[in-house]
Amino acid sequence: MPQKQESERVRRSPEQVRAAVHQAVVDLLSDPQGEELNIPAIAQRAGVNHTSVYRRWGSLDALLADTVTTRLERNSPLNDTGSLRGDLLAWARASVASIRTSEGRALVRAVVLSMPTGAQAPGERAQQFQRRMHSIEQIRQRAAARGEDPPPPEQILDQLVAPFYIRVIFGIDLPADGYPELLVDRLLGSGEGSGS
Amino acid sequence: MPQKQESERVRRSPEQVRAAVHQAVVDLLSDPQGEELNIPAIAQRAGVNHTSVYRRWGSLDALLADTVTTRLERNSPLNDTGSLRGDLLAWARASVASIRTSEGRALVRAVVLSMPTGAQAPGERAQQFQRRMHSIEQIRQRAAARGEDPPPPEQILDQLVAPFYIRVIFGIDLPADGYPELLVDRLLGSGEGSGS
DNA sequence: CCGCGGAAGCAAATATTTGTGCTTACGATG
DNA sequence: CATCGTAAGCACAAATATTTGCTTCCGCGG
Repeated sequence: MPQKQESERVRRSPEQVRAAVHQAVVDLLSDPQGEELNIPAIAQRAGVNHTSVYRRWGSLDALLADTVTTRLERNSPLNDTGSLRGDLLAWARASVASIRTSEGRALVRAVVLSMPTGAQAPGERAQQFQRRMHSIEQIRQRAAARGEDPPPPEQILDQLVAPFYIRVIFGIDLPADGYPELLVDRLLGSGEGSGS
Repeated sequence: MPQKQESERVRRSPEQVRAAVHQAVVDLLSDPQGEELNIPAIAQRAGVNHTSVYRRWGSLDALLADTVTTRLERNSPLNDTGSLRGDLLAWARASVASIRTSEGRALVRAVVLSMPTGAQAPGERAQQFQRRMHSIEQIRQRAAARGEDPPPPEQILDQLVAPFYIRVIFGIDLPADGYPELLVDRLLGSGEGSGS
């Protein structure tokens, strides 16, 4: 029998591979090195064979999208605070906390990066986007169920979501304290009575 | 001696090459094909040898940054309308008009794409960003000179600039009419008296 | 217990991108 | 008009990324 002494070739299960690769993506993206993000690098970092990555995901975009979706859907406890304002504040605070970590910033950048290339499918982009806005939509629906009158999604996008994204994209530091409160106040204060 | 009969090798001047390559970048970026954006593709599209591109720009990031800077600085007439609100409205309207064209969207995406990779240089990012915000800064200064009290740059970023960027990134259509007015109204209406 | 399908690993082939040496054209300058 | 510096083009080489064929292992149903 062939001595497998140094052939420590432990084959990991699909689940382990998936997790390891996802983690590698986030790691590489958070790393401040100017290293490029490509499949061989990811595979190496994850300790899996690059062919496995190619076969499973096919393209970097698909991998990014999958990573983002998986990670983001894992971190949305999204507890009900009892009021629209409370829920929005909780969301904004969680977002701030998230993008203060380099991993959080990496995820946001991954969202952005995974968007443009899949340009040939506008429907796909929309779908991706819907997923990102899902928590917001939930908050709106709960508010509506309570009889509150939540601002339209577009307004929440403009006044609450967009500021976070643009700061991550351009690498701008968040204002010190009270930023979530500031944004939510603006959002709820300005368009209060203005319906459609 | 090699016969150069059909060697219709017209060598274009540096300026022509520059322009052709810039145009190719924008074209490829606007094209709805899922084609990847890389230097060989750009060079081919521009009809120049790819080595010229490599030698002149060195990297895709540098090329993107150069393209963006050149194009954006060309399209900023930015005339003085006589009031802060007027200037902001003009800026917002121009932005809307710009990102209604696929070329305009391409430019914005190029801005975003050219950002992340230069991650090792936070100062470089900041500088890039400053350039993007230059017109806004001008508007603020003119307003200040008039005795008006313009909102701080951060607020303009959050309420005016960010919404445009996020819509381009996620490929969301702009609201029908009155969007510039809506954003500017929110901006000037909400934070009017609120100082720091 | 035995075979089967799925997926990971390995290795090698292929394709693509990036970089280099050299030649040649253009324009500026004397 | 001669010369020189710059930058484009070509051919080819090196480096990287992507794909493919095959083997091996794992879990599952017969």
